[in-house]
Formats: sequence, structure tokens, C-alpha cells
Amino acid sequence: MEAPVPRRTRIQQEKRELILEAALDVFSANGFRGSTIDQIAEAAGMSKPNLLYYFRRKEDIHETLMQRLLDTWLAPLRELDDVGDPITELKSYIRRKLEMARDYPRQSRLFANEILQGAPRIMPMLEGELKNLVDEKATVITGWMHAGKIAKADPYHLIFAIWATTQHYADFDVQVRAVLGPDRGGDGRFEDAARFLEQLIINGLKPAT
Amino acid sequence: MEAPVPRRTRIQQEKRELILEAALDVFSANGFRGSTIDQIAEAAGMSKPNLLYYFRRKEDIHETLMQRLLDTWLAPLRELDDVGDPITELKSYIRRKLEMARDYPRQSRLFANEILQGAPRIMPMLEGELKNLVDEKATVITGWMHAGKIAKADPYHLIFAIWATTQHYADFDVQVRAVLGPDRGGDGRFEDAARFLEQLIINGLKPAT
DNA sequence: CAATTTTTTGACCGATTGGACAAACGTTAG
DNA sequence: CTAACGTTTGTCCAATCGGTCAAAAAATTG
Repeated sequence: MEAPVPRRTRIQQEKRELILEAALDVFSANGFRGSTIDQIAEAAGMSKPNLLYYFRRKEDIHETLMQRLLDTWLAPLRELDDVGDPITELKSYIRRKLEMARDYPRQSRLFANEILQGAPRIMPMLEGELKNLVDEKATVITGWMHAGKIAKADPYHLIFAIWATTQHYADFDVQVRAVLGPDRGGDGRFEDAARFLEQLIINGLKPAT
Repeated sequence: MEAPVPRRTRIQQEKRELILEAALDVFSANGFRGSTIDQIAEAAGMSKPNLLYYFRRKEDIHETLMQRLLDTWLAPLRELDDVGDPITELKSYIRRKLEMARDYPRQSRLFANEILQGAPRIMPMLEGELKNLVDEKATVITGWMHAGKIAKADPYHLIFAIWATTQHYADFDVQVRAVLGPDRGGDGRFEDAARFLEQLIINGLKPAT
């Protein structure tokens, strides 16, 4: 019996990483169907048959990419801590998500593309891993509300709102930049967004005294 | 010299509408490159050459769709009224946008797809028509802030936040439904979202007394 | 009715696509 | 050196794609 994922030599490891990096570029910019193996191969600096030596099918590349994505993508929410101060916790969750939109826009767009197409390849993960995590954190947030630390509101829609507003700066980047114009559309837009979102959400969740 | 857009007979009008309706289905679900003329033709109940008799190129269908989209898409923001009560105005803007996400999810996804791919076909509209409208409404909102009607905050990022949170329920629908589960993921989710978003944004913009 | 115009279709075309394959090349261990 | 193994590539293939075209069918006009 052989190991299910051989990947023996060091050169295989490296080339696979190279391909995944190139594929992230191509897939996030053109979607799965809009991307060709040739494009990925060229971006990775190798021939198409050579690429297919490391990943036998186009889908295999995408699948590997999506599996890694989910882990890093949910990391910020995982860190939301039960015992911390609610306001501080929410603030740093927003900040972490915004940093991910700034530093990993390709991953954000890859994810957005997948969901937009109806999540054909990761639906099980959404209904399993993702739902479980959100359920757990929603309970934490509800606890804060019952303790009077923050105003009462639907914790699920709160999480949706944080996802939507932060990922917006990666997924809709060209629109954000077009609207802000050349002056305000520069690097400062993430700082402005962070300030705005913290104010909005923290103020919006201030407990009625 | 002939008219630039003949479209003479009534049957041509009807068939073109039929095609556009089918294309909206297909494009919004698969993106531009992910959609084929055959798919659209089949969804419209006609043969491919017949479809190409009404639209000579695949791009022409998409372009027509995008042109119509922008108008209806910006209508809610256009209605944001200078002289109205700020809180009421913002509330009904949120509600209108959320209704569009509920009633026209295909249009929302078509738009999201286009922006995600870098807006190759509508960039001029973003930098022109869209930017002008947002600039105008941002001035209105800033006026409200200076008048002390709502708290001071960046009006552009406020508009982005409303766009992001409302469109999220169309663009990321499958994720929302997966997370909420079969119980809460039903038709009530838009009412819940409306309640939550109004509370969040209106509370978040309450002027410091 | 017949003549004309509009609509529809089957057959076809060149380009692109995902992928297969065997041969060539490179590397390493004996 | 040489045999074995890992890597790379040129060539090829079947399927699919967007789009053409001529001719049939249907509708319109006189």
C-alpha cells in the first residue's frame, strides 16, 4: 500500500508551491472556468505538460487551493475570544479581517468567485466546518449581549456584516478605487475603512444604558 | 444612412428580451467566460444560430445587460433625498437596497462578477456616472453630519458599508443559507437582516450628544 | 395568389481547451 | 560508466467554443 499523497522529493514540493502561487493569481483574476492551464503554466514559468505532471487535472489545483484557503480564511474568527473584553475583541476581529483583505486580496477574490458560482466545490465545508464555527462564535456573542456588554442584536447577521464590509475592500477593490478617485484611493483607504468600521460597529453595538 | 439600432419588428423586440432574460440567468450563475452561447440559446428555447441572428456576438448580449443594470442598480441611491430626515432617508435606502438583493439577486451577481474580474467592460461607468453620483450623495451626507443630525463619519465608507452588507445577501446567498441552516435560512432572513442593519447603522450614526 | 422579406436551422469552420503520451533530458546511486 | 528514476517537453487528440453561411421555413406585403 502506498501513501495517499506521495510528493516525495523536495523539488516536487517546491514546484507544487510554485504552481499553486501562479494558479492563485490566475484563478482569482479570471475565475475557474475563465482560467486556462496554459495561463497558469506560463505564470509558473513551465510548460503545460510539465504542470500536468505535478497536478493531473486543472480541478486538482483549484481543490488544493480551496482547501488551504478555508483554514487561513477562518483563522481570524477562530481567535475571537470568549473571555476577552467584547469591544476589544470585536475591534481586533474587524482589524484582522481588514488586514486580510489588504494583504491577501487574491484569496478573498478566489473565495468570492467560488461562492458566487454557488460554492459547487466547498458546499460541504460551508455546511460543516464553517457553520459550526459560526454557531460557536454566535453563542459567545450572545453571551456578551446577555451580560449587557454590548447591545442585543442578531449575532449571525453581525458576523455577516463584518465579513461583507471587510471583504468588500478586496472583492470590489476596483470599484472602491474608482469611486474614491486617485487622491483618496491610495494606500490610506484601508486605514480610513478601519476607522470607519470600528466606529460604526462599536457605536452601533453600544449597550442602551 | 441607416438607423444605428434598427430593431424594427415587434417579434425582434420580444426575442431580444427573451434572450436577455435567459442570458441574465446564465451569466449571473457562471460569469461571462464561464457561459456559452449554447447555454443561453437553450435557456431561451432557440438554436444558437437563431440567437446569433438577434445578437451578433456574445459580448453584445453582455454589454446590453450591463448597460441596463447600472441604471436600475443606482436608482436607490439616486432617491436619497437631501431635504428628507437623515435617519429616515438612510433607513429607507438600506431597505431598498436589501429589497433589490432579495428581488434581483441575479442582477447583483452579474454586477459582482463583473467587478470581481476587474470591471473590464464598465470601468468608464464606474469612474464617471457612478463616481459622480456617489460624490454628490456624499456631499449630502456630509451636510447632515455638519448639521449635527448624524454622527461624523466618512460618507464614502458609509456608502460602501451599505452596499457591501446589503449585496452580501444576494452575492453570498449560498453561504448565508448554509450558515443559518434550514431553520433560519428561510424567507425570514431578509427581514432579520433589515432589522439588524437598520439597528447597526442608525445606532452607529447616532450623533454624540 | 406570388413576391419579398424576415426568421430559423443544419452543417460547417478555425481556434482554443483540457488532457494523454512517448520520447528526450537530467540526476543520482551503484 | 551505466542503470534506474525523476523531470521536462513536443506532439498529438477529442471536445468544446464562438461564429459563419447558405438554404429552408415562416411571415409579411402587394
